[in-house]
Amino acid sequence: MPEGHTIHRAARDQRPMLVGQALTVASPQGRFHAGAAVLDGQLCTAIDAYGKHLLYRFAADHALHIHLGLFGRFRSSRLPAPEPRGAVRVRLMSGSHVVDINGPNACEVLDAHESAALIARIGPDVLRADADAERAWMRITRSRVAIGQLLMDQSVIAGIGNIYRSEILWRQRIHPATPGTAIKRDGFDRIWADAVHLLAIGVERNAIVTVDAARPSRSRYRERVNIFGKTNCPACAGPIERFELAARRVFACTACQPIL
DNA sequence: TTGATTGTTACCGG
DNA sequence: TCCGGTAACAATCA
Repeated sequence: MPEGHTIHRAARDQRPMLVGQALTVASPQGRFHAGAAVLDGQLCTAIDAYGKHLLYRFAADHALHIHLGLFGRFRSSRLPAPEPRGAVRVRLMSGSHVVDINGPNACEVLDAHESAALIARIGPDVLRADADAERAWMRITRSRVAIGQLLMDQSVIAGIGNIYRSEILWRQRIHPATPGTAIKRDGFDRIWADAVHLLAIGVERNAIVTVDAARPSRSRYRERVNIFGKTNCPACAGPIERFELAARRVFACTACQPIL
């Protein structure tokens, strides 16, 4: 693919499909590990993740921006490349593998200014070494919005999704309906630290695992979370309440997670 | 065929 | 300005 990217038309609609070169490993939350890609003849110099947003950086200050959204998927296979399945928006190829990106929420080439604007509107990413937790704390402690909703706001804190928010708040014994203003500094610190801990496990295992004692690959998905989708609390055996927050279902144990 | 879903953004009204 | 509510969009599977 030395000639760089080629614009195609995806099978099901008029969105452009890019073809480049890459060596890639998918992981949860849309994060990507190291790779190499070519766009317009330019070599990819880095793949950065900011929360759930991915930036494939190229020379000439351009970046391919990918956000998988709720339905986007990476599909990796060995060469020879199979026929694209479904709505493939990007096809990345190496000498031995092909990675198709299906149905991403965002799929666009950004210039330096646009990339900077994107990063600026995303809150501190718990998995980034340069994350500024104080930014998240200031937003939370000044807001009367429920903590379960604030954790879903990617401009407040980036990286946590719908499953992780229920799991983190249960692990830290904080009810999702607790207003941000009622969260103490210690509570915030524990939320942040647990998010760092759990998301790092997610990257390592390529799965959402929030049960401390979860056995490796053998364990089934249901056994990897404490509370999400469950009816009884694994700690006290009491009933789990389920309600909507930020238009998504959230789970909590009223006994273990008192509302402050 | 229907409904649900590991997500985000835009827009409107209070 | 903040906040809640709604809709739109996306792909796949049970």
